[in-house]
Amino acid sequence: MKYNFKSIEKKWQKYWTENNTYKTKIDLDKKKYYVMDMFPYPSGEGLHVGHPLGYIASDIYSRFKKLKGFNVLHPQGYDSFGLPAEQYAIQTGQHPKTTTEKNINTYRNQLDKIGFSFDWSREIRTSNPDYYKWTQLIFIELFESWYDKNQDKARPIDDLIRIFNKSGNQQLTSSTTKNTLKFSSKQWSDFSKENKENILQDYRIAYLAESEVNWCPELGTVLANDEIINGVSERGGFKIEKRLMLQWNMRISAYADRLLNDLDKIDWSSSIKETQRNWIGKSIGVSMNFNIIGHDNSIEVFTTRPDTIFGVSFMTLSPEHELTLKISINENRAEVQEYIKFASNRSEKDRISEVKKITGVFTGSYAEHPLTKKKIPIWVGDYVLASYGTGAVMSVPCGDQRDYNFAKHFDINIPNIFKDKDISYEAFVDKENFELQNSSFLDGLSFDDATNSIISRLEKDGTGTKEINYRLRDAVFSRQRYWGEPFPVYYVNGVPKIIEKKYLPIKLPDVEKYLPTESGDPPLGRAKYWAWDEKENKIVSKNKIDNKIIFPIELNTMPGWAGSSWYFLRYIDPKNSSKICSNEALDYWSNVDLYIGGNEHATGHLLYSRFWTKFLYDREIIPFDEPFKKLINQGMILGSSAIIYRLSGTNKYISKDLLKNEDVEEIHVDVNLVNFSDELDIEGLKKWQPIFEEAEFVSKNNVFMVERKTEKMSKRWYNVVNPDLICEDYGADSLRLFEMFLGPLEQYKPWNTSGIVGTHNFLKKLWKLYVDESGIKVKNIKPELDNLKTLHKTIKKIESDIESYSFNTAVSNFMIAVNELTDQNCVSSEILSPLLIILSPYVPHITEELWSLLGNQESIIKESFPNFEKKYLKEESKIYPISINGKVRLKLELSLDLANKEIEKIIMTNDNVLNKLEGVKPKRIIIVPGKIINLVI
RNA sequence: GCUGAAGUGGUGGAAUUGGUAGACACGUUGGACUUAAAAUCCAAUGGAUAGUAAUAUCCGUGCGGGUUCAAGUCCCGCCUUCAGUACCA
Repeated sequence: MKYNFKSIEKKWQKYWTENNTYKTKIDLDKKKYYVMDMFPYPSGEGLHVGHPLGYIASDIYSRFKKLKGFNVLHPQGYDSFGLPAEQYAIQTGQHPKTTTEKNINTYRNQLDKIGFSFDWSREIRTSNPDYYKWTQLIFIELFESWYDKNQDKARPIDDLIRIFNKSGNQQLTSSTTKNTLKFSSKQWSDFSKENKENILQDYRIAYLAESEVNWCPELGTVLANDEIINGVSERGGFKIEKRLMLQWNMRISAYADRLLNDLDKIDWSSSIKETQRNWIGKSIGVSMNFNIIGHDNSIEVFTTRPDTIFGVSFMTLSPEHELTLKISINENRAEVQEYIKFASNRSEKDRISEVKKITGVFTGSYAEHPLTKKKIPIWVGDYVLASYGTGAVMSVPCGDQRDYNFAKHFDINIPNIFKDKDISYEAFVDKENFELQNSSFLDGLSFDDATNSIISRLEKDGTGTKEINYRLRDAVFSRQRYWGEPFPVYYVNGVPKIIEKKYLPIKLPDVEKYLPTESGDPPLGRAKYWAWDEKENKIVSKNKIDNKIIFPIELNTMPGWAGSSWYFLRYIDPKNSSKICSNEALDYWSNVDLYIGGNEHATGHLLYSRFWTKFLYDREIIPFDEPFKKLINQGMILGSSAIIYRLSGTNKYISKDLLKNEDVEEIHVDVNLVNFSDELDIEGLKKWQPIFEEAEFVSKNNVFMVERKTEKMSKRWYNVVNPDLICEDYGADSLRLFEMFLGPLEQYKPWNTSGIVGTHNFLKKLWKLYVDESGIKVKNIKPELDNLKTLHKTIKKIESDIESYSFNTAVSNFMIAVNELTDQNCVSSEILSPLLIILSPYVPHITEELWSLLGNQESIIKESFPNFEKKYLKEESKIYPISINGKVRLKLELSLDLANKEIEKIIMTNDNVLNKLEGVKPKRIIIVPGKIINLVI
């Protein structure tokens, strides 16, 4: 019997589906284990071999945990709202729902071929109304909450209104939008309804605010900070402008400290924790006021270097600062105005690419130094950001490089407050190894001493307070798009009102075209039925809007991260129609034990879902405050592009091995036209693209060699490898093994199909270990000692490999085991049936088939991962001579059974040692802690 | 610039955490089987020197130092690559 992977895999995949093998239920007798993958966005291009990498690892891990006796939840779904489907809809007029569904089917077909143990009965899709109903509900909860800094948690907005009624907001500490109006309970009760709502917006966690946003004209929408890379949009690489718009926002800044501190509670890679720490960007410093000479206003600045206060020689305001124009003197005002305009027209990209270009203008006004009372000129410069700190800085040119450059450029005085430090070329920016000078009572002090001293002085004078600043901004939550969750919000006289929870979901309306409207409204502006009837509580035609009973509904939709921020909660109880998930399910399944996915979501999805989880915890909807206990970031699989050389300006191509110093261009060709030895199929190439039909190929013996280059797998480079073809040629088990064998899960690694014959050969060898021409050859006989050794060594290794997520070394250990057992001619079922069990997480199809062929021969229980026995693990002591400084020594490595015995005894009892010593008695025995003993002869 | 990760044969990568570096696999070379090819099986495969040979010796984990009986692994100083971030006061 031959190993026929095609029929075997088909057979078992069918069997698993028909028997609902992977359906999971709550089982209180078993411990739970929750393994989750980052769910895919179903793009039109389908899967390439890089996509399933993480899924294979999580599948192996969850199958392994099942064998260890856990009740494992291993679900899968689709992140099916998003921009590409919408852009495709704009081009073709097809409803995104249709194309999304089509893409999902393609994905599902591809995934099914790989033999995953997903519980598909729990599948979710974020674009499904049954799902986004709950996304909308969470939005409502966020809208109806505020962040109480005293209790350090989110609370219902009704509590806040009660506080306002009782005592106004003067005593309140809460996370709010900047510069919230202060009022008493009396004033509160006198406010109009609209006014009250406007004030509440400053407190709500989901709030509407006119804020400066990243506008992308090409995409016609705003983007969050994490959707922008190097000043251009992540998707498409388009230009970004700053614009003031009325937008929904998420007050994630309220959670900054908890998001930072709780990183210590979770088992994530240090790099991703560090990325989140940087993104949150906590800095501790001092906020202080500088009075403006001849004005009532003062300028508030934030600094992390209060110790350098005596080095201040000017101040700088951001162009957007509210005082910039106000304090400019008449002679300078026109110039300042022009500068503000210039700065606002500079796009994000320009600002980043021209970092070194120094621009600024003098306001003509002066501030008073709070300690020396000296006059300090106030400048405007766009190196100061409006969005960080207070939008104004005290400039210390001797201690900050940007201040230094600015001062040099505009010829401003640079006083030196660092003793014996040369500042004639650059600022001295270190926080250590200095002593202050020219700093009055701080003279002679170090950074720490000076900082403490100045802070207590400023706090005593009332001119400054200790403050913490975060880089983390509130997240913009509106998108001017069609294919996303609609907001359950309508507008009464411009004031947002929530549609009650019981009328959810608010379904996405149909539109004729998916473009923004002519007047610039988002695509939902085209929906005919998009008005809310407050009396009937239903959606009605827009024509009926009277602003008395029938009102317009929000036209924006939610961003992509809305649906993905909480999806792990839905898997545990996906069909629940009355709640996000039942308490029973929450108590049993709890949060995710192992989460596997790419690291590109470090500052997006992974931060937002932590934020929402903490919020839901605060509001007592869920009993835990972190979503993912353990996170593994799988590295990308890179493509191995094939490149041929064309003589510049001709249609003549030279084989790689014949290339000398000719002037050539590199042309990417389809990797499927190249065999394992890097030889190009020229006939295939001619058929592939018409340009090659008439081309001339220079090669030796008709063997045309290509160059290989490792780069991201992409259609553009023709280096995409489809897993379907691999399954077709070698089978899913070979693919699963090979993807793991490529290298450590977290590492970036190139794909090279030629290597797959290795894992495929291994499976053939495995097959031959059990089956020969006449059928199954496993016998119910006692195993040899060698067989037992191999088996138990392997069990131990595999277990520790999988537990430590070293999926690649486990594959090697399987290969070693099968090679050894083949050499030993092992046929004992006592060895070969446990071997199948430990292999089954990796290669479920072939092991299932062999199990069924073994019939009743198995001598152990099928369902559990076998325990290894220590007695078979003993290895012989090793001894080897070495030479150190001319002296000969013997190195002795102790075996397990000898480790705790007397030295003399070892030499006496161990044949191996005696043979090596050949009768020579050691002069001295040196015992070094550890396993090695040095014998000096 | 800052932060994080990493540099090992022709290639992907192992190395029980300080103990015979290169496991396992690909590729390459040679051999067997075959009319031939494919498939399969066997052997060799880091480099250098010596030897007909078994073998022996030396050099080898990015570079330069150090600790240690012993360093791919620990310490100090560099170089390079990848990733994240970027006027954050």
